[in-house]
Amino acid sequence: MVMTKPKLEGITRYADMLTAMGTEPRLRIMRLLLSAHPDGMVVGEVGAELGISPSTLSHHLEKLKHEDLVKVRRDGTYLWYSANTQALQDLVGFLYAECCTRNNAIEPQRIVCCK
Amino acid sequence: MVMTKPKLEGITRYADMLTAMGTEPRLRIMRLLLSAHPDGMVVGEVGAELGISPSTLSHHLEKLKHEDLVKVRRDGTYLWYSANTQALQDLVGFLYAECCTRNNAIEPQRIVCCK
DNA sequence: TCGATAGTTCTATTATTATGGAAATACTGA
DNA sequence: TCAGTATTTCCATAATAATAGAACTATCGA
Repeated sequence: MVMTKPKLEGITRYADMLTAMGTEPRLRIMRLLLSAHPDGMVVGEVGAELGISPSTLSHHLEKLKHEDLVKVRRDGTYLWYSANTQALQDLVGFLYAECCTRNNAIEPQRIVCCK
Repeated sequence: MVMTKPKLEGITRYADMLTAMGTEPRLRIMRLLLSAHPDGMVVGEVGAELGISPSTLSHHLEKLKHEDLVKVRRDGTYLWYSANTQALQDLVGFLYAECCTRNNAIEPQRIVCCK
């Protein structure tokens, strides 16, 4: 019997995702990975671009991976990290729903179009 | 000369907003306030609803207020807290832009409609 | 097999955060 | 002015997170 990943459901999961992105280095990492989507980027390049030490960067990536916000694949000695768009979609969708759909606190078009 | 609030700009501000909401109690608080929007709720009612002690709740509200995610108004001995939709709009708009507009990593309609 | 490069994990330190009891403050109504 | 209710602030403690040097692991090419 295959044990499925005990993916936390509901509000706790979203809270964890928010914290994972709620740090300047990690938010920058996500932005960078999104800008390189869908290929993603090699760890060293991320570190060079953002000026983060290898060890620290690895911890940040680990945290993002733990919340399923990024995916990794290996290519030789390189690890390519990329944004997990499904998770981001869940998160943004959750926030959108809370603000716009469930409670009508914000009008959709204030987010979607006309910057 | 009036000193305007030194509102942090750019990515740091969004990172701070994300952390502010990135805790289960605070995310619940925001949800509750959104569900009571635009009136908001009195502190005691929030605490009763979520089972948070007055002191702890006050700290959480302070943090949300510090990131401008909530507004307060006094009515007699009561303080009414409400969601600051402008700030939420900024935040969700930022995420939406990063994911959907700037990088086309997610298709808008996956967030906006057809759940 | 060895050496080089990429990245992680180990270990430690420092800083930040969450929590809540107790004391203080704010306001109202008598 | 006082008593009572609402909420915050003070204070302390425990828990978690960020950072990074050094040691380790993984992979490749010679």
